[in-house]
Amino acid sequence: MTARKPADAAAGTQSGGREIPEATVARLPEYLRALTSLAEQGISVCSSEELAGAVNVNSAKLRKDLSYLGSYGTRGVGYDVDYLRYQIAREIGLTQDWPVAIVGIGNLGHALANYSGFGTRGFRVAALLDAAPERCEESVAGIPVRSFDDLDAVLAETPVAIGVIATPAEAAQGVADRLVAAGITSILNFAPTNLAVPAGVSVRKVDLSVELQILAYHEQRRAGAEELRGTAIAAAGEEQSA
Amino acid sequence: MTARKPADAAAGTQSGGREIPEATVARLPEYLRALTSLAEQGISVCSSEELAGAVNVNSAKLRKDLSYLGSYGTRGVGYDVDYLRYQIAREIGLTQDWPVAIVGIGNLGHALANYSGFGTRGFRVAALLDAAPERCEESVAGIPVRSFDDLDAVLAETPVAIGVIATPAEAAQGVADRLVAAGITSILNFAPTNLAVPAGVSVRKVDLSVELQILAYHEQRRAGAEELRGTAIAAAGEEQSA
DNA sequence: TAGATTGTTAATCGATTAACAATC
DNA sequence: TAGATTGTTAATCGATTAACAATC
Repeated sequence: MTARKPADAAAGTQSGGREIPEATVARLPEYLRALTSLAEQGISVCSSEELAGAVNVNSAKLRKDLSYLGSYGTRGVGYDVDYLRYQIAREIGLTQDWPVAIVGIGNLGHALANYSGFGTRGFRVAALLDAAPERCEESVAGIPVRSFDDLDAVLAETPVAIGVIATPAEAAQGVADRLVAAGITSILNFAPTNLAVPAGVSVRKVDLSVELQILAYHEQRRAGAEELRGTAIAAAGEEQSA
Repeated sequence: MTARKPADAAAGTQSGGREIPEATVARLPEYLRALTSLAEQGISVCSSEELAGAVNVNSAKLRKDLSYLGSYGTRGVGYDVDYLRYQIAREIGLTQDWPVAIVGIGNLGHALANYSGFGTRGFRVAALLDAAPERCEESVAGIPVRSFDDLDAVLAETPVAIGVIATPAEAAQGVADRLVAAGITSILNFAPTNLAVPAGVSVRKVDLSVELQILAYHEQRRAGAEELRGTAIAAAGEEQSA
């Protein structure tokens, strides 16, 4: 290992030190879910093979992923489910509660506000905002719908860590700009737009239509391949050379 | 290039031939969207640099992605927006309409059924299904909600290419099994479960809570780094050796 | 012809995975 | 001690990107 800079040394065993690859970060929540499920089944110890099976990944990949967090397993035995669960939750930051604001209380925003899985682990809907709150119900899931114009006032009352954009595509960039200006550095975007944000702001995008298009591509491909198998058989007689 | 097998030769210029990397497939819908936006602005030709800028990717990556489809640009000039748009749409399979069935008409299923972006390009909500349709509104977005028990009857009336699962997590695997048994080979899963499906069935997953957890990880990391900058400065005096 | 931009090559980077030494 | 399983190394694979020859 090369010489550490003071910042790295200070990071030590607590969170914040090692760089965890993005691909690994994206899988940690899956491991967490699987561990929770195991714990609910009363299973207290599991091997990398078992856990990997539950998440449908290669067990070597799982062990490598976990190795970025530290050495939380026992050779010859496996992982203590509760302990590993806590370590992953700590690494992701789920030992605290993250307040979320949803912007755009249309069909989707409504569904998101009512989504129970939200509170389940580490997240809490802290505010609902809409450009035209008078067109919405007054409150959804017990949370009042406020005007997006009052963003700063709302954030002064209730701190918010993550902004969820559930507006039409046209409004999304403007909303993002205002969220960023208000100091929010994490955005989950459901609108089909590529948001431009300054460095230091994280954006994740969920895009229904992209997912459907990817499925359509593979579906078409399968249909095409089926057709071709027929053609290939028919052509086999005429075409001799490979 | 090595000798082609008959199936490859038959594929020729029509869809179905070349293997397109997954990472590229996932970006094609983004390019398509950007091209549509350019077309709406009345722009008829664009360079890889311009298109890449609109999608926020490296222009070399864009050109490499497009090269998997064929040679649809003109050196020294750029790409014809409408022509490239058509070629990508054809490659993805959006020159036809894909009928979609939504299973689980709760808050989310409701929002999905009403989602206008659905029809916009290549997709059409063909059926709505719920385990307890009597608890739902009779129809949503003009489409009747049918009992999931009648799956086979519904599919006999209306062909469906893609199944969307918007049920609670506990029900998702059972629904997937029945969809697969009914011959559906593409599934978009909104339930927080890893579905087990036979080979030859495509599953994509959209998981709100995973996305939030990834954001939380980075958010926490930023907060930690900020704290550490303070610590590092404080420690700088004591710590002399690197 | 001179300028512009594609399509492709080759270098680089990051992610996956098999294999195994370390160790419970 | 013998068996099991982790944590890590090193090989492999796929994706990204800079650079440039081909060519409009």
